[in-house]
Amino acid sequence: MKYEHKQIEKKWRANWEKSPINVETPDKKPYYCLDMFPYPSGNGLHVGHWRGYVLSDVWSRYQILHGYHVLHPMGWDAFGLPAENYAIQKKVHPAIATAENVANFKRQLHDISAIYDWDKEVNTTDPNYYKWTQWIFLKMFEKGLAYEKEMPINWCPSCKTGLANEEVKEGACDRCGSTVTKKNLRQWMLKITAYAERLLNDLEGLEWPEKVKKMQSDWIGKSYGAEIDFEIEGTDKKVKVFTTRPDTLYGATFMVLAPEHELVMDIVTDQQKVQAEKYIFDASTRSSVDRMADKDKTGVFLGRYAVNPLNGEKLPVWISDYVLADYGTGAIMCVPAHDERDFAFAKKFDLKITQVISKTGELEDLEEAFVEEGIMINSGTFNGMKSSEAKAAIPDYLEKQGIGTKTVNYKLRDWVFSRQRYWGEPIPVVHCKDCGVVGVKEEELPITLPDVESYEPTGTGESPLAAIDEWVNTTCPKCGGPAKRETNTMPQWAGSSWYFLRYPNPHNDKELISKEDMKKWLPVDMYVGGIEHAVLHLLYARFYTKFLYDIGTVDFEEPFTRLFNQGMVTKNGAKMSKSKGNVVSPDELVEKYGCDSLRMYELFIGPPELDSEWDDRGIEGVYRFLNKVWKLIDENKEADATREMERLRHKMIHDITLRMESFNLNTVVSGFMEYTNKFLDIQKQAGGIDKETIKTLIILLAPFTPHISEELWESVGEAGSVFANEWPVFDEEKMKDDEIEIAIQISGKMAGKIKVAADEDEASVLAKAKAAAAARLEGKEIVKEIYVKGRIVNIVAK
RNA sequence: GCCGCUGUGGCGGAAUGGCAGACGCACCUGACUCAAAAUCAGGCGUAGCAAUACGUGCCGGUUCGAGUCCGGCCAGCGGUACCA
Repeated sequence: MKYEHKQIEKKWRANWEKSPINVETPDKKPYYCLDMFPYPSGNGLHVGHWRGYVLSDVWSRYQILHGYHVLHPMGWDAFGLPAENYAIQKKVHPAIATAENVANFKRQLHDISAIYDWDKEVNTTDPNYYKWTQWIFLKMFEKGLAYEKEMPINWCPSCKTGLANEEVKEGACDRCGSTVTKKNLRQWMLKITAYAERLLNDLEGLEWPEKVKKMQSDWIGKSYGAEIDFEIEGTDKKVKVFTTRPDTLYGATFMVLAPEHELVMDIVTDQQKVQAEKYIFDASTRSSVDRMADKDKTGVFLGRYAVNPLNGEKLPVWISDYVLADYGTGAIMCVPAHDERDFAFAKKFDLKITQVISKTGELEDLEEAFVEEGIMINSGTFNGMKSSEAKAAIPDYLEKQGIGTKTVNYKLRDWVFSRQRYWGEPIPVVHCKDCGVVGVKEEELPITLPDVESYEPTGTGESPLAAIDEWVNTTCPKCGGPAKRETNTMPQWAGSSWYFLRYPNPHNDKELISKEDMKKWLPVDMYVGGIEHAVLHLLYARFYTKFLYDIGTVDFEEPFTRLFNQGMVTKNGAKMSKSKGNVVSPDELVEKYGCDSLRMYELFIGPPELDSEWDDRGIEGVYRFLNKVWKLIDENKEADATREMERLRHKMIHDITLRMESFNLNTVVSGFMEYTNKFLDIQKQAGGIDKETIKTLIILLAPFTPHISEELWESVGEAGSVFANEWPVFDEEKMKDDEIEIAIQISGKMAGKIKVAADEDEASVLAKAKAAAAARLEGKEIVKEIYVKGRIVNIVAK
């Protein structure tokens, strides 16, 4: 009989439908294996999407064979710009386009034959889902973690909306690539900075790729230093600066404030006022890209002097856009001798440079800033001290004198959370003339998204919702008076920051998640997805989880115990995309070779964590392999298990299991090929393979190629599903061979091989090796003999 | 600039410090066929008829032995970027 993949796959899909293989029984432990849910785009799935989905499904099925009941759900991150932009173009409600895309995605996902439980599907645009997205916001609002602020934010002129810092990559909008500008807007913010320390510390215990942990920790950006107050001469103002180099305080020769610093206009002298105002205006209109790209220093002197609290020296006060308003205190003390940027500024404006740290302990000629550690000079009582010690000693002194404090600083900023777009969750608050901003009552949730005539973003900082008077005008939940609804919507990240909590009970209308389901399933055991969310979704989800822990909704602080980032599938060296025209669709491949072949090839293509280049011809090899397996079993005449077969069987289980556990899935597949080739040889010579080995091979293959495995399981006369089995176990003793091959080296160079008994003693092995290599040892003196048991002999000879 | 990852045949890639190139693709030869496809048998790093020599980005080191460990470079990719 031939391997008919179409028939087989159809048959087993129908069978699984009737009798599912992943069912709950009292003896099974729960395992939660999660995929990053997709945005249902109109383009459909390509073979790159398959990779992650196949990987998580193979892992899920592997857990089933280990006796777990697995939660392996799928859903839709369906709010977002593509559907909205499509709506603007075609005048179709985004909900309609989204529903069509979801249907198409589901059809394509069906082809993977993953064990998704569609009863647990979630969709972030479903009011019964976003009710809880809004509920979380209300709770954050109650706790003061969601707040309104007017400030200059990242603004994408093309998407016409504000962006979070995490959404700006190299000065451009992460979504559309347009250059991001600054815009002063009233914004909803989430106080993620309140969790900076916990977000940083808890990374340690996670089984995540080190790379992702590093990226998050860099993004949070903790640094230690001091805040120091400087009095401004001729005014009653003090300016606080943050520095990580308090050891250089004696070398401060000027001070720079960010143009946006709140005290600039209080400090500036009348004489310098016009110039300063012009500079501030210019800085406000420069895009962040310009500000970044242009390293040339600019600035304006404010006409005043600050007083160095340690030595009373007068420091001219400047403004310059190289100082960032939203990091530290927005003002710095400048030590040109020991900071490259300050050095450049001092050179440009001819400011004093005082060296206070020296390599030798003597004053040196500085041609550039000296940023290393050294000996303190020009620093009063601290002279002669190591700068590394002064780093602690000077802040101690400042604290004692009451002019400074030791502090830590983070690069992480609060999360700009409002979007001026239509297709997102309405922010559930109202603005009341008398009561101010008031959260809606919990029982009013969800605040559903109304229909609008135009989805077009206004670009004014208001969302299209602002145009719907009958929706905007409401009553205040507190005083009952007239009030207006908030018209900004939430970012796409809102729905994805907690969706993993909803899967266990998507239809629960009483609470976000029941205590019982939460304790049973969460946190997620294995999370599979792309690296692109390293500091976006994954950071936000951790923040949400910590908040929900604080208010008692969940009893764990980290949502994802283990994370795996699968590599991209590339074609012609580039990520697959419609615009590049290099998209490979799985549809024809499934048709021609079957789901099992495509699943297996997705894993065979390369190490799962690395990017891999797609080759259409490669799948042929896997298809041939499955045909070989089919033939091996279909034409087998059952034989008794020989000692050699038993040895091979245990070694196969050993190899496959170890590679599985270390996630070397590409070598698992090559292992299958290797052993199958061996079995075919033995079959040819001996006439048949024993049944135990056949059954073992079928079970090991099952997570990868479930359809053919079920069919073969049935064909060898076994009842029930192959997934009702336990993953086979190996016995180290039975893997051992009587005779082993030893490689011989002479002075580290290969010089043949010999066969010896497995338990042969060293002297005997060495004697045999020398005999075998006698010709090449002739006339040489043996200096040293090394025997590594069971592996190699090295004879060092001169 | 700083941080991280990756460099192995024509290609994708294997190798607990111990036989470099497993497994697969492509290619070559042969069998089967009227022929082709499929399948089967064999070959396939470079040079050489061969014995053999040389080969894991480059230079050096440790070691009986290095793709693997250490030091110094180079290239590609990713993150970050005036963060004081």
